[in-house]
Amino acid sequence: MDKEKVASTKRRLQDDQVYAALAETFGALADSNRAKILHSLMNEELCVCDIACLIGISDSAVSQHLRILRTLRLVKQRKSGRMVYYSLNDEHIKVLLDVCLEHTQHG
Amino acid sequence: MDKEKVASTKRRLQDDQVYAALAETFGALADSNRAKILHSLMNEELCVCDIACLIGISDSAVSQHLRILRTLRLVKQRKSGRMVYYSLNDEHIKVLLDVCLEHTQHG
DNA sequence: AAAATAGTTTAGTAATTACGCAGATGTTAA
DNA sequence: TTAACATCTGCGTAATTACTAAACTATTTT
Repeated sequence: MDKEKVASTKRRLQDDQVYAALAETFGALADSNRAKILHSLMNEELCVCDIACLIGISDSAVSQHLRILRTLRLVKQRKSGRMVYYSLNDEHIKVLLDVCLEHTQHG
Repeated sequence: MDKEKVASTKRRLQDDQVYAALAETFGALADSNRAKILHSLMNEELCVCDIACLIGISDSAVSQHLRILRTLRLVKQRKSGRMVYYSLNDEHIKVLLDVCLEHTQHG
């Protein structure tokens, strides 16, 4: 074991909570339905029932997915009457999706 | 429900397996110990026991994490005698970590 | 006011996941 | 060969997660 290398790497590491936050955010992306939702929102905002229809799961399930994504600031909502429209929160999300897509489709 | 919007968005969606692959890769990043491992590997390669010592979990657990990361081509290995050195597979990983880090640290 | 609509929340269940432990494989040293 | 070391694999357990169904909130329509 290389004690020197371990020590110098340890110095570069951040607090545990930083990695916990990273993992939590990646976790929000780690579900095919949520990935589909985010990809659907890349061009235009959609309401809950549009998304439910689009990907074929219940309104309830969509709402729960959106709550997870909203909590982590991956999507934002705009309320209008009884409708709630969702859109991507910022450009980070598109980059994450694009880079990961590129990685999975070849490497 | 906006049938037109749903239809046009549906046309832009990819096959289910694309989202499954995305989710699987994000899932590999969705664990704080794996995030820590990947961050540790940003500067230099490390062997299994170095990583185990660094983040404070068993060799066995590290090995299992590395298998997950290797399967999804997030890390690659170099064997030398009985040691196995791991490093990041390509630049995508750094981008994903950096962009996500930026997102979590502010938004 | 009553009914319908859009969305959220809660509860229960089935499936997945991360871990340590124990055992197996493979490599180097005595 | 025997011993020691580095890593990997299989198993059982505890915790997490995603889903449906049902109940609830809030808004609009009749």
